[in-house]
Amino acid sequence: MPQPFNTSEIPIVALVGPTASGKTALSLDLATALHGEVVNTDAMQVYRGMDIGTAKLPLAHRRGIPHHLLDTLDIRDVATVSDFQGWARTAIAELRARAVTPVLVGGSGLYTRVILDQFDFPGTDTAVRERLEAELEQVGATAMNARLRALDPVAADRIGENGRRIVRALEVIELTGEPYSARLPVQEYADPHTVQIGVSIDPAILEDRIRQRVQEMFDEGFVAEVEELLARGLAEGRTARVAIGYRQVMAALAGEMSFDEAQERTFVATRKFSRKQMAWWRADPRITWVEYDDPDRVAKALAAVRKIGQAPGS
RNA sequence: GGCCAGGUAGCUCAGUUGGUACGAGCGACCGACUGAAAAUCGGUAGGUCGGCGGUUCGACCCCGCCCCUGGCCA
Repeated sequence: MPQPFNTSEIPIVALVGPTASGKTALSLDLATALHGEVVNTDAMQVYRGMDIGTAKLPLAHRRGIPHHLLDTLDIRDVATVSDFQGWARTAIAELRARAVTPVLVGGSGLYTRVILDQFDFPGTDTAVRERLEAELEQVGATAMNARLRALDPVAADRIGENGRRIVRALEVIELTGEPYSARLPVQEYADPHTVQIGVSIDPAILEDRIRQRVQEMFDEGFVAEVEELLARGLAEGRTARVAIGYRQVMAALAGEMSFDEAQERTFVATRKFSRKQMAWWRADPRITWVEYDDPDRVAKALAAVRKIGQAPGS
């Protein structure tokens, strides 16, 4: 059986599912059983100091299992999907070279997909990007969409008036000389030894868990964390400052709303986020789902892993 | 007890000299998603316009009474 991409029989295990569904706990169980180490695929947990608000697993609770791609960026740094793809794939390769099973855990559909599936980013150019962004600001999304339509009608239809994505599409066209839509992604693993395990949970139950988690965050000093990060430049970066919870608490600190309201809005935004997350996984037929409270969830997940390869220690 | 303001979509609020509510933002639901993605964009569903009665060809908008909320006065 040809295996063009992988150089390893060691499976890549990815855990997906909405926030507060219990992914983290399950990741520790799987890593333990598979002689694995955890690779974070969460866009916000990469930031140093964003701990309480991102529900980052404290060192003391990691059961001695090494975690990668946590705390790698300063709050002011801008992370990109492309960067993350590179970091994660490098980490995965290193682990497998050491005969360790990579167990990816994270809540971002795009990040996980970009790591697991086949895709090469066409590159970027700061000058082109800045020019297009300036134009977008000046003429608006409708006009920019019309411009994209002239070059790539398919992309223009798909992207609509999402200014941010129009800019990227125009950038790619300018850089590559081919239509953006010619590079549509394929849903196919870059490495055949990949398994996705999804944690499923009833939305009503998840809502309760999110409410409780947000309450705990605020009880445990989330506001103080945000104040500290603000002093270190949280408002200056482009990415970290829009994190759920952080932006609401910043608004409260600025006097735009009460802290009670910030907490409530954090809860609502997190709930909304969890549903948006589900939209990513719902459509992916390759995922093996386990119920969040199934007593056999670890065994079921391990069974799914064994189907696609031998993990050391299993 | 009196005076004033207000009771319109789940929430906050627009709106009409009386002619079938143009509603908006947020939320909800659904979808998109490839270099900011915990971002961004799109679609859909929600209202007997506080209650009862009256005036009118016709009332959410006028009149009366009642209920509720907030404020002021006593």
